[in-house]
Amino acid sequence: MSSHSDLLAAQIQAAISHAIERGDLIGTVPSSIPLERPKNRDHGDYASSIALQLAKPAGKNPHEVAELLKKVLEKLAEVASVDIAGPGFINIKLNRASQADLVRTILSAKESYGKGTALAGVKINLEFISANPTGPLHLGHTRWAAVGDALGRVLSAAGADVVREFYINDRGNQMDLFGQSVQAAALGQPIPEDGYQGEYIADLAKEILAENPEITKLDVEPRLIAFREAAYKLQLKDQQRVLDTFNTHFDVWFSERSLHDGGKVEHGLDKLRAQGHVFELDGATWLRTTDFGDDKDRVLVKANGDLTYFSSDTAYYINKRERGFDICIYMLGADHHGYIHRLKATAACAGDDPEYNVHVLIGQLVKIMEGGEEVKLSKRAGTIITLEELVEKVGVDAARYTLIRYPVDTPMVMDLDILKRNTNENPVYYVQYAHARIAAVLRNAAELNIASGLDNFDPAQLSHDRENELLGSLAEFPRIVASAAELREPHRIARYLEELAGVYHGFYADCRVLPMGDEPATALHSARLNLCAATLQVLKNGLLLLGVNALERM
RNA sequence: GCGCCUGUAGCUCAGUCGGAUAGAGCACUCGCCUUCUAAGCGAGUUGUCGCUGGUUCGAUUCCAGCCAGGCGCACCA
Repeated sequence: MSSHSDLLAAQIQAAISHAIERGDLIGTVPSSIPLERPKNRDHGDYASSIALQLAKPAGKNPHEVAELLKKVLEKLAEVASVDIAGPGFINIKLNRASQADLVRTILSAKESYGKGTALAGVKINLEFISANPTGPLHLGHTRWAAVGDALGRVLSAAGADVVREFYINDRGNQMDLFGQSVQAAALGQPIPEDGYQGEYIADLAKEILAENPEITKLDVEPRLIAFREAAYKLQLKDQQRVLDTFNTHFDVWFSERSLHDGGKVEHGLDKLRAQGHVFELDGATWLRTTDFGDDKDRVLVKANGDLTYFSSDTAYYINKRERGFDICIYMLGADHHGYIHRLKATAACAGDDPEYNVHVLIGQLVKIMEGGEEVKLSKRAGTIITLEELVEKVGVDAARYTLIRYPVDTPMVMDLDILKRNTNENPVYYVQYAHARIAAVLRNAAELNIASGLDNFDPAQLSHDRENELLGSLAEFPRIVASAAELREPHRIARYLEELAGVYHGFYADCRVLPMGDEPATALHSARLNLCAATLQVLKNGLLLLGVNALERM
């Protein structure tokens, strides 16, 4: 069953097309009809500004155009009334019983309500976090851990075939430095000047020594490698463990080394050469990314023969495409925004369409407030906040939800004091509370043996303004999911859930669901119970998309 | 200098194809628990949508130029 908005849009399109055929209207049929749910309830359940847009090319007064469409819309069984307001807005009120039929749709679809097919058949590689395995995940990674995971869920809901991937930067100087640092800690030597500091280095050293006491007896070179590899293994395992507790899961952990060991970098270079954008200069090998909007060309192979990090990036991109991904989404920190041009240019150099095949999301910084003051984050001062510490302070649900509810391209401030509060100030509780509240009503109804289920559902019972408003919000969910997927903006789900929770609380205050005292249960009670069950389902589906728990009790 | 992001209520922030009186939470004032979770609901107050132009029936939204803040501009990783 298609939604009312789809139905109305189709009907308006058909009406316009007829009017043009009859010569009542001049112009073309618009491909999409603007149809919105007005903020002001007096403006009906749906409103369209289509008449204003059609008026000019038709050389007509917007009111005349609106009248034309009104006549057609009024005949629909689902439509209760049509009004023309202001400069030519068409305000449509739906037949309430027909609108209430949505409850049936939701309760039949269950967890699939909200899912769509907009991205069906599209293979998406979603890469996020991709931290060095040289330390614990910190605040910056945490934003991506929450948003990236939620985006993966949202894209899947839109029908995409999503693979979440973590690129492990396990190659290069940083890894060696990491190994040296851990070794120094193990041998009781000072940590190198530009090495890794922090307690975790000492912890790693201790663990490695406990596991393999013989390690110190190795020759200098193999010993360093042994320390590096052992520390790498432990640190990676630790990152995986922490992400697991954060409810963020990856399908693929992709090692940078595997690109090199498997000859994939050379393969990528060959492919780029074949496309004709590779050149030699000053003894180095370059990719002419300036052909496609980058501000300078990039070195692939240094004059000394070493491969650059950029060469790994390009090979990795080519590898992703060869694994069959249509769209590669990169989620990067604000300090990496300079990569956008070169990533897109790389795709173009490989013969791809950078506008379609590559999508880069830039996440702005997260500031932390505690005790009314900004917490200064500094590696040197040891005041870095790790993902694990954040979760210890505020819990997984509050941390995830807060990080997700803002668009990623805006800097955000996390106030830890607010996140610890269980009040309205903390939106995650507001939404979870609505869910728990409904769960309580349903439990009580079961105890009272009130007839529920769709066999006992009469949509005509739901005629209260609050019920109507709630139905309207529930109807929006599929649209919200679709736009969140299309725009890669999971925060829209969170904002929607807050609105839905608010609408439910309003309904709850004005519409008694269960019979009072000895009052007999009526068809109205059953209908409202079903409406509650439908709301519960949508809240649950939405929270699941965010990876936040839908609590039965609070 | 070049590039990316941001500028909306006292605070933290929503507001995708341009639409009707610009929203939410907090803060402040006042009401609502003798029956479903008051972690809730309702009412009131709060704005030069950074500035200046342009596009048009109509601009917080699109375009240009400025101002302010954040972050980047390696044969580093």
